[in-house]
Formats: sequence, structure tokens, C-alpha cells
Amino acid sequence: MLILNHTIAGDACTIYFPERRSELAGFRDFLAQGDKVLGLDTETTGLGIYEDGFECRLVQIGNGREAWVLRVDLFADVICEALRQNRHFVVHNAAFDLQVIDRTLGVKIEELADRVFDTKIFAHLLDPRMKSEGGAGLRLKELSEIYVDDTAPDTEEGLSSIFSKLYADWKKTVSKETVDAHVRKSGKRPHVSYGFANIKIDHELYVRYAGLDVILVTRLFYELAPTIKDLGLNPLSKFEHHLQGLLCVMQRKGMKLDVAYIHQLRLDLQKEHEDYALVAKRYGVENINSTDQVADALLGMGETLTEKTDGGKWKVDKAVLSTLADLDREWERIEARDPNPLADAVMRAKRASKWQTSYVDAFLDYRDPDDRLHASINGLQARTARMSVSRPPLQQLPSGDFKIRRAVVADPGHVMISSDYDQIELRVLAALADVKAMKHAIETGVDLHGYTAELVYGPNYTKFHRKLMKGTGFGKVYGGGAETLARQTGAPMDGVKHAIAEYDRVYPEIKRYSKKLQSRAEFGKKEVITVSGRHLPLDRDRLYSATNYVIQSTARDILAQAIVDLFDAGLGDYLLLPIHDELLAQAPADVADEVAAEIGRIMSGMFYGVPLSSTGEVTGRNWGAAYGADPMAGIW
DNA sequence: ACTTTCACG
DNA sequence: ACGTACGTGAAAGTG
Repeated sequence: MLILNHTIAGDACTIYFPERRSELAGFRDFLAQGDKVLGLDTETTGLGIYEDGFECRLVQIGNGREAWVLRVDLFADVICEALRQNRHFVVHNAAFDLQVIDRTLGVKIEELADRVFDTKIFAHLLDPRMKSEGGAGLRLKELSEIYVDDTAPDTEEGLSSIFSKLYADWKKTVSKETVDAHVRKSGKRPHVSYGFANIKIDHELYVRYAGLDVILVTRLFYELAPTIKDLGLNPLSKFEHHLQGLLCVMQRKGMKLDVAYIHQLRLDLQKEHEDYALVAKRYGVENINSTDQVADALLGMGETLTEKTDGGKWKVDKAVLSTLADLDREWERIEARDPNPLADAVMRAKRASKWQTSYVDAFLDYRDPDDRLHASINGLQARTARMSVSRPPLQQLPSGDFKIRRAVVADPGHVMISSDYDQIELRVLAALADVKAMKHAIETGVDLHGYTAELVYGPNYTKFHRKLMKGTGFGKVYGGGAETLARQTGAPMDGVKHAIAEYDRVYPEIKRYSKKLQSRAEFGKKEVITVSGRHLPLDRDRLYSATNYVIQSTARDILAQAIVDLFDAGLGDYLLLPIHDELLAQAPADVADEVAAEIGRIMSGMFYGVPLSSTGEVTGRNWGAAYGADPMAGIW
């Protein structure tokens, strides 16, 4: 047995790495000590839990002084037995380990999730900011440095040089295609993922860091848990832990891909990219993704550029290019000028390549052997607690064109269901700020922006008046001003200023509410507290964002509660993905209408005197079906 | 590592 | 005093 000593915060700690079953007696004694909470962690071959070839190599169990690093290939039964004991564990980022253990060891999420504390959830509730934003950060390393031992090693970075060498050696022995495929799947630091899969399982540093992580996470738990309690955050913490378990179940289920369709789409996008890149090349742009080249070529053609980026370079984003290409937001001709063919080609080539690399290739890279996608759902990500989805980013698939979403299909015999909240952010604002007239309009079920336009411009208001009021409402939610609104709507500055003033006149409570939040933050702690008790830190020079933070965060909590409610109602098995104000689901075709109606019903309800509404709709065989003509209509 | 761009709510 | 658009994930270029 390998036994390693390490000092953490002045305390002598021991890491045990048994290599045969006869050496497990000490582990059984350790378990029998009866620690109320044990640290838990896993070491795996990578991040793609459901992808081909994924393995869990080590499971570490320990407390603040002692860690047992257990080889899964030798001791899976002993590990499972320990995990099934009726006791609590503490994990950093439990969503990952819960699914690893479920998939590779068979201890299900449902068995373990409610007995797990997650220090990442604790840390987010105490300060949701990343280190780069001035917060404590959310990584184990960053938190350990602050709360446990400021000399705690960065376990991943410590292994990085070893991984680099392993990776370099491996690259010499395999084809370029193999390396390229690995780079694509593993992201920015391919050597790291290569190393985690291939470092010798008894490498001393690997074993040491594996053990240290559970000692650190246990100590972190004992530092953070009392603070959570003292701040009255126990109920919120309990809610977030429960939600996380449900989101893990959603992720484990995943969603089916239409791979034949994806391959064809990939070829189409590749051709589109190549064709338009060739056009751009004729105007001297070798690389359509180089903003410098594009700007130079456009200036060389005699175009005038007006906007600069923060870095002082010519801005050539989609807004700039579309004006030159004489295209509106829907890519239709405006007929305001002769379209610049380079601007047009760059826009189209960039769109095709982005769609291919970010979505279509990612679908193929991240799928499991059954062609299902298990995108990673982070239930508690943004400063406002909004959820995020990555690998691939399913919350960001193009919405104006069905092409990409069409690749995601319901299971055989099932159809897709979507249910989104109607104007949830504006309704949350009406509720929290107690905006009398707005609440009245929402209650009576009239078109809210039309109602506002009528209040301001009278019964003969125009479509543009309505658009302006809708935009002003957005401005209120985001904390924007006249200039931005003018840019967004294309309305003249004085009209916009008048619109905002009128908005404040008919809904005076909004301004009062924003002022109240800001002045509280100005004279007290630089934070706002939501009705769920969540503390949201503010940047001292951006106190105006207080209103937006409260609204966005509250809307998120409402969606989170809906997920819990849907699981409680027995509908969890139908759910596929949260998308901020929407839930994507699927159900067998013969019951889909009922399931959709029930989802909509459960998502709807009163919030501080304001009705929230959502209608579940059956959209079709695939996710794209609701967005446009379904080319496969009738085939299923 | 940082910047720019683009996809979403 | 004034006004400030909010929150993400990811690819790719640049230095």
C-alpha cells in the first residue's frame, strides 16, 4: 500500500492508496469511525461522462485528515458499499460525480443525491462571482486557498506538466487526424484531458492530488456550512441541492440526435462556408475570421467604417457588415444602398462556419454511443443564479432558423413539447415593484405592450408605438438608457426620450423601485437580496444593474421551482432541458397533448399578486419543428 | 491570456 | 447630477 503524508493548514494528513484487498481493513476502520460527513471525489478519463470509452479510475473517500484513494478496477464493490451506507458526503461540483458514479458504479443519482452536500453550491450562495469578477471564485482550488490553506496546491495545474509530456509522447505515435479529433473534443488544454485518461494509475503525484482533493473538500465544508446557516441560507441551500439532483437526472436522460440529418447538414454548411470564403478571397480576405483583414479589405474598397472596438480596432461585427451588405436582421434586402459583396460573403461564410463548428460538429463530438446528447446542465451558474448549458451550448442554438434545432429529435414514438413563460421578466418586475397599472393589464390578459402604447399614445397608437413601448420595457428590465433604445429601435432620440418619460409617468413605481434598490446598495452592503433570500453582489460602479439582477434571478428561481414542481407531479421523466424562461420536454405521441397541458398548468400560477402564464405546446417530432417548415413532416 | 465576434433568453 | 442595456458558452485571431 502506498501511504503519503501531507500537511494541510498545519495538520498532518495521510493519504492511503491500497493495492490489494487485504489492505482494505484500514478503510473499513475509517468508515466505522462514524464521521457525520465524508469527503467524496472521483478521478475519471475525461469530462464526457456518457461518451464512448469514458471510465472512472479512482474514487476517493476521506475526512479532513485522511483520504482513501480507491482503484475502481479493484474495489468497485467496496466503494459501492461505502456509498450506500446511510451517511452524508460532501463533494465539490457534485453534479459531475453523481453522474459518474451513477453511470460507472451503478449507485444511482436517486440513491445518493439527497445525501450529498456540494461546496460549489455553498460557495455560490455566499458569493456567486468568479475570481475575475472580484469574487472568491467557485473552483475548489480558489476556495481552499481562502478558507482552508493559502498554500493549498492547484492539483490540476500541478499535474499539467506531467500531462504535457505524456501528450507530446502520444502525439508522436498517432496520426494527425487522431490528434485533431482529440483537440476538438477536449477543448483548450488537450494535454490535460489526455493526461487524466492515461497517467499511470499509481503515479505518486496523481494519487497525492486525488487524496488531497477530498481532504480539502471536507475541510471546506466545515468552513462554509456554518456561514450558510448563520446567514439563514439553509432553506435555499436545500432547495438548490434538491434541484441539482433533478437536473442530473435530466442530463442523464439526454436527447436523441438525427445523425443522418446532421451529416447532410454538415456537408451543406461546409459547402456554404467554402463558397463564400472563396468570394471573400477575391477581395483579398484570406481568413474570414480575421477582423483586421476584413476591415482592411472593406476600407480598400472605398467603404467608410465609423465604429471602433474597445481595443481601438475597426469594428466589423454583424451589425456593421449587414448595413454594408444592405441586409436587415432577417437577412432580407433593405434596398437602401448597393450591397457590398465582400460584407455579404463574410457574413454568410462566418454564419456557416459558426453553425458547423459550434453546433453541428459539437453534436457529433459529444454524443453517446446511442446518438444521444447529454449536455452539461449547470443549475447555479450566473451571478443571478441563471442556469447554463455546455458541451454543447444547447441554450444558444439558432432560433430564427430551424436547421440546427431540427437535429434534435424526440425519442421513437414521442413528440417534442415546449412551454415558455409569457413575458416573465416584465411580470416579475410588475410584481416586485407593485406596478399598479401594469398589474391590472396583466390580470385582464390584454396585450401588455399594446396596453402601454394606448396609455401613452391613445387608442390610435401605431405598430411602431407598440414596438417602442416593448423596447422601453426591455430597457427598464436591463437598466438601459435612451441611447441604446434609439439604436435598438431605430427611433429618433427625442422620440425615445419622450417614450421613456411617458413610460415613467404611466408606471411610476418602476423608477421608485430601482431607486430604492440602488440607494440601499449605495449606503449599505453592495448587494441586493431577492425574495428567495439570495444575495446578489453588485459592482460598485454599476449599481444600476440591481433591478436587472433581482428580476433575472427571480425569474430563474421561478423556473427552478417549476422544475421541482413538475418532478413532484410525476412529470420529471418528460423533461429535457431548461432554457431560462422555457422548458423543453417530450412525451409519447398519444398522451402528448395532456402532458403539454399539464406542464403549462404547473408552470402557471400567481406570483405576488401577478399571474404567471405558460402554455405547453406540442411542437412536432423534432426541436426545429416549431420554428419553421419541417422537411420530415409526414415521414414519421 | 485577452479580445472580438456571435449564438441564445 | 447624469446615465449606464442584463446574463451566458464557444470559436478564433492576436500578441
